[in-house]
Amino acid sequence: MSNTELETTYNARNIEKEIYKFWEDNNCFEADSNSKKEPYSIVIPPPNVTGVLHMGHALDGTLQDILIRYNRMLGKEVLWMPGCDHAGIATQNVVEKQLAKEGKTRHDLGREKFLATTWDWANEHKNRILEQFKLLGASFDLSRKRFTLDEGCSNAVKKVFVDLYNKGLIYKGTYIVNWCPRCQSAISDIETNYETEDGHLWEISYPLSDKMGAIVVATTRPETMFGDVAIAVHPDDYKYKDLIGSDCVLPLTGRKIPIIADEYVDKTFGTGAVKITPAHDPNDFEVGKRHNLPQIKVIDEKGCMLSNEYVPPQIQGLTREEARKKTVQMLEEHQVLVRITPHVHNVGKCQRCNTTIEPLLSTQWFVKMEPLAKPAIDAVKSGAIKFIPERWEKNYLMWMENIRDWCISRQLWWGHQIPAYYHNKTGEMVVALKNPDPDNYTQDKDVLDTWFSSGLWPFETMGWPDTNHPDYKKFYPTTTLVTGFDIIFFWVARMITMGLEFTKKPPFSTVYIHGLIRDEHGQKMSKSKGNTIDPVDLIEKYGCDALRFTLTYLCTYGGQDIKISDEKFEFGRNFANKIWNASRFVLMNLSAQEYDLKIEQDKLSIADKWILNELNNVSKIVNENLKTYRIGEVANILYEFFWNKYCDWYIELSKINKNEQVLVYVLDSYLKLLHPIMPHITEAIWQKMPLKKDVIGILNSKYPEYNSAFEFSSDAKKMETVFETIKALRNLRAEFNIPLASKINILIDNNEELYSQIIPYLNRLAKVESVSFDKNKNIEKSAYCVVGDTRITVPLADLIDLNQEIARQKKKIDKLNQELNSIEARLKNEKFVSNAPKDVVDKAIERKNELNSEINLINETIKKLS
RNA sequence: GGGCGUUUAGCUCAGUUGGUAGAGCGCCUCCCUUACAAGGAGGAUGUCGGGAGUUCGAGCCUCUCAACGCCCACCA
Repeated sequence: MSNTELETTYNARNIEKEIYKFWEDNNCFEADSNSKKEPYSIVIPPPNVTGVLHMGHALDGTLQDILIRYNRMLGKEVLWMPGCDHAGIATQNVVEKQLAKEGKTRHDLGREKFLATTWDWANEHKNRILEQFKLLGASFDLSRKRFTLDEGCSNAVKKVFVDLYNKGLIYKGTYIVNWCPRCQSAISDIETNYETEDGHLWEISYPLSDKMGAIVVATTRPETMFGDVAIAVHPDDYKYKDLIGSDCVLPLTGRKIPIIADEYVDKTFGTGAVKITPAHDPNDFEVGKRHNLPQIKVIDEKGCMLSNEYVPPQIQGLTREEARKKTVQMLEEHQVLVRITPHVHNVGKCQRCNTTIEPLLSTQWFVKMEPLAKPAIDAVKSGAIKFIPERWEKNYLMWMENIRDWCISRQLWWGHQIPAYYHNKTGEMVVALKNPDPDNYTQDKDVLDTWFSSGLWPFETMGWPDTNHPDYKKFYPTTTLVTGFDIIFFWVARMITMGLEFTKKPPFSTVYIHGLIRDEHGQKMSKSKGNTIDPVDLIEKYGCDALRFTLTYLCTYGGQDIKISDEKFEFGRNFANKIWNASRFVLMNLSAQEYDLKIEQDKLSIADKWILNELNNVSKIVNENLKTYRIGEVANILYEFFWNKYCDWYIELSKINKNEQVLVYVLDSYLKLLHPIMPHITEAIWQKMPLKKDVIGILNSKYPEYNSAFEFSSDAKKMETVFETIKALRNLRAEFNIPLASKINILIDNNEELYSQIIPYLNRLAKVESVSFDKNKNIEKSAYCVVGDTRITVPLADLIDLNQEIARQKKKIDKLNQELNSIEARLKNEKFVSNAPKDVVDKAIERKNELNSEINLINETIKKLS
């Protein structure tokens, strides 16, 4: 096989593996921070170190790679920074599950040994997911690969923590936090998902201590009553006005608590009286602070009832669920349970393990968000950072403007240990980069929220805090951030706040938000539902380029979620196959050893001009759309051009009359245009093309742009007429069941200059035997094609049923008349003529004239037939 | 409670400043024409969710209603 020949069958996987290796072997993805070229950089949303590639990565990775490859071809110095996230809770959960299989917990191993085990696990897996990204054709710079827990990131994290602490933006305090009893850790507000659950509203009667009677409170969590420190009513609630200031008695334990007034209470809900449990409810915590009430803990970190003086002995040690049952039972026995009504309410769940969250009074570390949020709000409002699509800005701003402090400490082992040190004897706390005195100070046991380190990702990966680092200087701030809307708050918002605070620059200028991948029914894909599609399987089955193309094609500008099923990828596979075969044909039909991609204008036929004109338009629109992130549109346009223009027409025409220069030129340009989306197949074919090449791969070639020398719109329009004619003749054959084997002779009554040029095309593509331009020739028993101002007579002798032909022509006239009527109505409307833009009116007049002459021509034709 | 999205051909979805609707799949007819049957030629299919308004003109803009979905907040 010669070096310009393509294999007969397109074997995607073999080619893709070979091509990716070619790029890797030639270090094609390595960024040069000393380059003089304009920089373009993207940091990957770091996948979970223990994760495996899923469809979300496939989409996200494909889009990033498209932008990277496009900008590389625009001549920029590009860096796509790869790396993984240590994913605190998720990773620790995985390792703990492994241990559980051996009947062990992390406590059996101890912190040091557990961390060693987890590191082993992480090291073993951290290459896996990035290796899988390679299957996507990712052109990231693996020589710069980072990990959120590596030394550089750890130093960045420490510095950020210490600085924020010194600025008073990180503080330690005791507040109600979302506590996951399974993870045994605090989690942040956004890691808490709310699910509606059918519960009950229990109304409990609390006897007054000084007077007769009782006050009835409504609660969804009776088991927390042992931590009650007051009953609150609304100050204006006439029902309870007299009771404010007096005391009542907690049933079952007999503890005396006050009745207080607070605006927080909703008079219309429940009984209008609320039990206040500051240690186990965020709202009650606030009420408690306002009224200087004590905080009584009755539930522990495992979600079990404490054994203390406040909890009745029968309830001590029970789980939350058991305690609720038992409490209700005891209340019933004491006849203080007034009423039980079904009640639907929202229950907080841990994002990681779906365990019901326990709001718990706990000492944790927090980031004071408001001062940090302000510049982050301004950056988006001022346009320094733009979201695409724009609507996400509103979403982002709404969240930022109502931001609450961020609980960053986690009671885990896997992660960045908080750089706070406590004196072993005095308990004095020092927050510093290093332990001031390891003999006498012990480091805080807690680690930081995973998102704390990923929030620094755009600059911690660029050498920060060394602001003289070449990468930092060349590639920070990054250009575009590509991600799904589900992590705007978790990640994007944090990167913006941290980036602005520590580098004084927005970490990126554009945030491109795409939709989420869903299954064919629109359901989120998840392992537990069993509806996942593995991109690795798809790649094996259809090829990486097919996967990329299909995903891109389905990815709309509005960022709609993308519903997929296995079969949908046949679309991309078929397209890849088409590209392969068409290219194979072109390469087979080239005679020269080498082409220099110069076009000799005087040798161009109208067909050549037409395809160059089309290519030119496509180049223009594709560039525009790539620059404005209309990436799905790019896939649409490129598909349409190649299949419906280049293959269906130009290649067919070239079988009759070929211009090798143009054939090669268009294929070369097209492969370049498509390369960012389908990198392997375009590279593979391009490597086989006999071209004078000044770069080693298509990935380094120059992206095609609009070229005014190829503006041939009037010739292109003539060519469209030719296509119309061929289609009309084919249609006629189909309607009269004339087999291709029987040749037809035709008579053309107009536009001799144009049609005489294209007789060979009519010959081959419409199986026309001969063409005559003799207007006087009159032939009986003919069918007719009217194309614009030209009538084509097709003598059919006995093959034709005249009535059928009349009906056929009438049908056409009806259609044209319909359009004509609507245009005439418009033109008769004075308001249209005076108000509509001139070009719209002119276009309508032009179209009216066209329609009139075509209709006249058909009418004449019908007369001939009758 | 607040915000956002979706509703277009049987199915999945495009439709970029308002000018009179498209693709893929599926369906029907014909064709193994030597790049491709993962293909080629031809064909059928839509009061663009309902209603109202703005406009000469609305799938697109405004209002309203309905259904479905998502996000945020959360009343014990």
